[in-house]
Amino acid sequence: MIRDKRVPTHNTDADRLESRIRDTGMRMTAARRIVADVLERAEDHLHVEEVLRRARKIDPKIHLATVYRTLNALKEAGLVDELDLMHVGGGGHYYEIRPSKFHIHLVCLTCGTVEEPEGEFWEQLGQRVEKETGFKPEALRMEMGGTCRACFGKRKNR
Amino acid sequence: MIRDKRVPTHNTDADRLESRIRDTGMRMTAARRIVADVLERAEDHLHVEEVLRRARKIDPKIHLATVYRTLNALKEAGLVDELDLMHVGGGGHYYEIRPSKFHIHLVCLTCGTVEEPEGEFWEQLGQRVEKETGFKPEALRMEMGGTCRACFGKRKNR
DNA sequence: GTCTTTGCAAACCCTTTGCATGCAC
DNA sequence: GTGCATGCAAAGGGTTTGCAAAGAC
Repeated sequence: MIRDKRVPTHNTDADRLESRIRDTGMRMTAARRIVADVLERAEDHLHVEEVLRRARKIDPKIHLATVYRTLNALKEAGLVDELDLMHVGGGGHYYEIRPSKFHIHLVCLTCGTVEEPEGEFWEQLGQRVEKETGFKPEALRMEMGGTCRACFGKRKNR
Repeated sequence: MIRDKRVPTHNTDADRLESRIRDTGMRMTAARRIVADVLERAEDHLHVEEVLRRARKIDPKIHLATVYRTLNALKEAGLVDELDLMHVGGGGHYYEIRPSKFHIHLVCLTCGTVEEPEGEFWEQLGQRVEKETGFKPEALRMEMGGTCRACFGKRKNR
């Protein structure tokens, strides 16, 4: 598992994943509601097995293949992002609700904590890229591996 | 395959991957020399099968497992980067010599072209992150999916 | 000579797929 | 009722591993 500093998103009802799924024309099934619920409640980045584990707490007969299919559908609809977080913890992927077009993760290679910075600088990145290169970004994924403030502090004190 | 705009790196002898491998204490074997050579000559991002194909042109008995082991060793030594390029073209990974600490790819989701921007703005990114968040970046990987200038032009003309 | 690396094949893990059944619309 | 979604099991693709032989230092 990956420890995480992500703040749970306080969505308005209109924003809730379930209605956004309906908006795309996808059928709303029990399984999808459960997976959406798991993602929505998650305060961390989940790999597929973890999504399954949490989904099964609600409905034990949910199948791994369904989780994959749902996650892929949501990914294609642009509602969820698939990350690999600098391959911390193996080859699998991690999933989270896409908070915006841009997706920035600072992964501490020492303790595994994942931080998601916010602010003007980050929000301007897309526009800057477009201005400088002519490339029109639709999705940005930035993963930075390094040392978080806490681990860097500890290292200095040794 | 992924089309690519990357300019081949003109390394000085001291920079050559082979000597950098030696510097890490790894044994220099025929297989590693060949893989290093392939990576060094590459003007594009290579997936494992492509590294193998090119390596076998030089020595046909090189084995896929050796390529994986070599690539992983180089990755751990920090000499090579593993990318997934927004999962264009499937689940596999792509490899390239790490040109610097920071690694930025603009992947066109329409035509698959990969562009690597350069310039002051990008080089400052790491310092900015450190200043704003206290996180000390060691490796940055940014992958941006979107539409390249050429495809955007074509789209408008439809 | 010692310890690492290779080739080979088999195992492994993550993910996808085919099919009959079940369910949303 | 029609067509998409699910559970299940089996296959698929990418990657890793155990072992004996070969090679680097």
